[in-house]
Amino acid sequence: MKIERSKNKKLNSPTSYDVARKAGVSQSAVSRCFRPGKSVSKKTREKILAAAKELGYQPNAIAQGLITKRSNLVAVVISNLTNLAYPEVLAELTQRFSAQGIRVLLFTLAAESEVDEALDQIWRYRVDGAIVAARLSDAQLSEFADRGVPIVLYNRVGGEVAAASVRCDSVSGEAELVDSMVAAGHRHFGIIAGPPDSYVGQERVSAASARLDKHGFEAAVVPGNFDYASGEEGLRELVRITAGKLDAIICANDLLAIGAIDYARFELGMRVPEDISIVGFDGVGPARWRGYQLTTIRQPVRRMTAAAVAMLIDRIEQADLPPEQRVFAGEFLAGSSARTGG
Amino acid sequence: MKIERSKNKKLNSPTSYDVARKAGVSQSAVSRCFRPGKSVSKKTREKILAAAKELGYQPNAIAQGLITKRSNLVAVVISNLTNLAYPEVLAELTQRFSAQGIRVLLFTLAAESEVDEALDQIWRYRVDGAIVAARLSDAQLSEFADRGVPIVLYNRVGGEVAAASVRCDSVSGEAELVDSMVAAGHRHFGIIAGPPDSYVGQERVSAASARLDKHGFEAAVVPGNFDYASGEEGLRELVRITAGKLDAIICANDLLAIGAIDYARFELGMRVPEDISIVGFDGVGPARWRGYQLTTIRQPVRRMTAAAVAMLIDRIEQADLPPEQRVFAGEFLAGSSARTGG
DNA sequence: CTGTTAGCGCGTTCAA
DNA sequence: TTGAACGCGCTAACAG
Repeated sequence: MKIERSKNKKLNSPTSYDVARKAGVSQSAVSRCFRPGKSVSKKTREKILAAAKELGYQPNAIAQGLITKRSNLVAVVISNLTNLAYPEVLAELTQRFSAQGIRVLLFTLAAESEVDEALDQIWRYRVDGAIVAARLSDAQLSEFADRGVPIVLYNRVGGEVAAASVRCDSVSGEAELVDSMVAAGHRHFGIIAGPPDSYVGQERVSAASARLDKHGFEAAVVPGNFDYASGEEGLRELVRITAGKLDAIICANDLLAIGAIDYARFELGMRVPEDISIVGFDGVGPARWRGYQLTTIRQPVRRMTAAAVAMLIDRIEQADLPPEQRVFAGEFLAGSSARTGG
Repeated sequence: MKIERSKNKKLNSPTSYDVARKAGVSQSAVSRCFRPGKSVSKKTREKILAAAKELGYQPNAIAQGLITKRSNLVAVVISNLTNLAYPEVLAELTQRFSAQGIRVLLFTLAAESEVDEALDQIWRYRVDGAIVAARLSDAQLSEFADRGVPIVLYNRVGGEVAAASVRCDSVSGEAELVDSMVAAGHRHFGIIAGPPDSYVGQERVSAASARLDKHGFEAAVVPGNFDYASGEEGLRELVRITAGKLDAIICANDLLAIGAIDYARFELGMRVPEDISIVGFDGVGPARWRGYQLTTIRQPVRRMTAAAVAMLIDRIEQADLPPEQRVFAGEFLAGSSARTGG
């Protein structure tokens, strides 16, 4: 029972009425003065701005949102921020939105099950749109459509329900990696997969498998969790189930690859890439460190985030745009963690 | 000139009136039904909830905020998200706030100069409070006080203007690192600093210098930028200005230390820690990778974020709490990138 | 417990 | 160009 309500100083934050009184004009004049493209005479504008500055007045974005039905808020939903690939994405997104006068309401999920809770809040805040890098069910996806909230998926795609999306091409990326390893003479492949609930993880693994199949090879696949530790465990497991008969490891992301490299070097006493080739995916910062020089596919994060932001804003301004899907080719980073050829 | 305004579907999102009509009750009954601790009879509650579910009604948080003066929004300002230490902090913060029914408005700064722009938006959105991991001038800090917006600094402190803050103890951390290296017999120290505008960077460097001084040693100091590349450059520069006479490097953060280790190994052909000891600060993920096993101080991120969230919420609920400063001791990770003793 | 009423701060008609 | 009046969706007295 909260008996005493705190008296919040915010209560006193100046309103457009305060400014109007001080400037000797009407409240609506103040409103127009702070709204682009509205007609106010130079003289009154000056009076108003002076009064506003003196009072430290800033238009109340909450009240604006209530009346204009534009909160200038977008939700960004990211399932696991600790994935090394996401901080850069998030920073790019917020800065790009910010440049467009849009603020980011951040939702990070510790578990995929929290997505419903996040959606609830998203509806409540009447965000203008959402960028989602988390798994969404068809029902959840259609709720966005039903509520008229534009959405752009990031490195995800819709299922039955079509949705706008931006992603990096796993198929061509993995094909490039596989081809260059095959060309270099590798014959015994292993794959360390991502977590089962990761869309890109699945896609990358199946893309790699398919490409290997095309060359007439088959790979042993072990599960992983997109982190360093499961890269180590993955390689250990692969060595076990193949009785050591391996010369090329394809990892669903860079972190797995780094874990695998370290395990190969420090536990198995192997040289990378002389004894075993290991490739990743993403092109995160550590992939380029001297100790790893990962052979990998770098996602074009800047272009992808720019596209995501542009697509979302387009859909905010014009409601019924088709669910465009933009697929970006990754950049092959040769690195030196794999022998490549071709 | 925007001639045609888009017709946003959101226009039609159901209001409490819609629910009231459908349930055959008054609008205020609906309001009470969605407000904790308000009395509604079981029967009407059921009617209302049924109607609400059918319409997909969610209370409009924007309108709620307007009237209650509680937006349930807090701003989180982070200057450089790409600093490996922050993603974890951000994820912890948002999840903890979320658990308290509070949403996070994220501001990431590409440059410290953008802080004014961020503050402008913070005022406009009438956030209930802010967590700031960026440099704030005294004027900016007092504006928070003037506007009655509680703030908690993260790994920063106020200057003349006192402010609540949570941080990791650089002094004791660096002392521990220095002492253990001195005990192991190191005599020629170098320091790779953080960027000049980083508070923790400065603090760590001066703490290390002071402790070395106490032991009768002096260190060569070179500037750095908290990233891998400047760790490499820093070590190169240190070697140059000391003519190679170095056996211990203290880095202002882990990333610098990792860059220095790689440079020592791959460019200088030195063994770490046999030929040179290198220590960092933060305890980020890669610090524990097999290839580095950094000797460092791990920030207790979970406890620090928990404290920051608790302190902010306390100050939201009770306005004029004193500007408490909580300093957390870091955990010494022995690692194996430095010879330690004592 | 319930409905009525009066705003929260602002944007936007509409006359003047 | 300006001001008066209204309403966005909701909460919080208040009377019943």
